[in-house]
Amino acid sequence: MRVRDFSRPTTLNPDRLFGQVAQKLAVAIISGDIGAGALLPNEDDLRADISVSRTAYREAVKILTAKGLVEARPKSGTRAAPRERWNLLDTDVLAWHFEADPNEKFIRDLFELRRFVEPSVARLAAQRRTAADIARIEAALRAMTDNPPYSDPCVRGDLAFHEAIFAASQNAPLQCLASAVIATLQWSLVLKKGDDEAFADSLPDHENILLAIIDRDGDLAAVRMTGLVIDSLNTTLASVNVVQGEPDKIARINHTK
Amino acid sequence: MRVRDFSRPTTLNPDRLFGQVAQKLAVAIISGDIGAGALLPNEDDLRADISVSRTAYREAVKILTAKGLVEARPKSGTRAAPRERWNLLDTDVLAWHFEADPNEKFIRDLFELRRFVEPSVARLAAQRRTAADIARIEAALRAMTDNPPYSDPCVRGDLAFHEAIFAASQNAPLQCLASAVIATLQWSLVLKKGDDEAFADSLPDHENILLAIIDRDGDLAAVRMTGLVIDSLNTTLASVNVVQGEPDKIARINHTK
DNA sequence: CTCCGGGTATCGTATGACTTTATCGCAGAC
DNA sequence: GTCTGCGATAAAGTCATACGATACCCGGAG
Repeated sequence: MRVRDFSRPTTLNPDRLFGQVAQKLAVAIISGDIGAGALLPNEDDLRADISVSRTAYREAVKILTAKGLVEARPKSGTRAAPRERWNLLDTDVLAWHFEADPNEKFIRDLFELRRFVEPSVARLAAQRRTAADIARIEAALRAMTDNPPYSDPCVRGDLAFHEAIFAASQNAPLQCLASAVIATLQWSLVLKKGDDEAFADSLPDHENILLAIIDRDGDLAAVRMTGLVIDSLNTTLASVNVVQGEPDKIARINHTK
Repeated sequence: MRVRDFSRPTTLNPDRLFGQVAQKLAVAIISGDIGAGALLPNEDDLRADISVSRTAYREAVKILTAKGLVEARPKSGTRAAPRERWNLLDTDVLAWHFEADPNEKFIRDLFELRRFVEPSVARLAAQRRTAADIARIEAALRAMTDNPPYSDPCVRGDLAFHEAIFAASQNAPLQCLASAVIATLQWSLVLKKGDDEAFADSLPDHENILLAIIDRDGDLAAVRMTGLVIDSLNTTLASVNVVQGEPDKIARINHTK
């Protein structure tokens, strides 16, 4: 999956060697291949999987440590951490999740998060938005309407639309949730791809949210955002169920260049 | 500040050398001493501040990279990242924040997050709680009532109360927000310390939330949680304003062993 | 003044040795 | 037979060094 392309630039460079190692280990952990047991011994991994120096390996482990995926203890070894320790809202962890384990429960949970957070954010945005915020949201919306559904610029616009609303909320900690929402959105757009009707239905919803924000009507913006999220969840789940009947398509989704 | 003691175990070991370096750099960045410019050159830091090998330094940088605090670009240098790139919901980043820059705006933002998230979480908890969840919440509440206000076990109980409600929500991504809420709570408890009246007032609120969850009354739990958060914000801000009039007390808070 | 090319600084990677720490097991004492 | 404690041991942590790659700076040539 190269969905990541659309998201905000991830801090950890996938070109570099340690980034690749980190990703490989992360996916192995998240997918359950490693599951809370001791990691492959340093030496073994070095020699067996791919020839990589201890330096690169250790830096990869440090990254995973920082994101809560592993716990390194001096004598007992470096073990995969239990899931409740993962930093599930981290952009990279989410991206790795989607490469490893796109199960329905996780998507439901993420949508639940969206359903709780995004309406409140929309309310704040309506109360605090500046002219610049409006312009940014409008530009994103135009990108959605002026391009074919599910085309790259259109998807980019959809993501930018939601991100711009987060930005307009003027709340830094809240904005950190934008990356989680965007990751959810990306995934759902990949799943829904081809359902042009669902996309067309969502366009006026987006527009109406913008209008409410322009009017500084926080309550209305929140209500409309709630509707949008719920609709999105429903169409996404419908697509998931369709996809789950076609393992071929799942494979295609997971390995799209 | 050693507030961290009460929170869930941070993944990055502060005993280790790289952990100390990471913390030192992080605080320097968050406090604004470094502010989006190039980091101190590798060599300089190595020799000047404290004798530390390149390995430890690099691993510290990797941790900060993983948390979005710095961006290392192949040849142009390692720079402090702009604030919107920071992972503000990360437990460590929050802890570092409170050591570096306890400004009122940030506290307001975090309480805003609580105000949006915790009621929804309480609603979910009421709908999904198991008997074990109830027992856990009750135990936490008992720790609050059976110990003197603001004593360690009492504070621990307060944090555990909120964390247990998150756990009862059965939503993994949502539970990641618990650490942010707990960090906020810790900070506000430190600020409010001594205001026994505020504490006494909050006890029945906590109890009523538990009752609503026991009754599986989601709406009521949400409403009561909203009230609790708002009250907590008000008393905290009152304390902040008192403290801000006494720079001496601020210093004491920041350097409490 | 502009453009080009080489030097330099800095990150990334590799390697080997030594230190620290915590676990486990064995030996000795009660 | 059980408990205690000390040492062997294994793994992570730290250090020093070296080399490669490349973006950036600066100086010289046109």
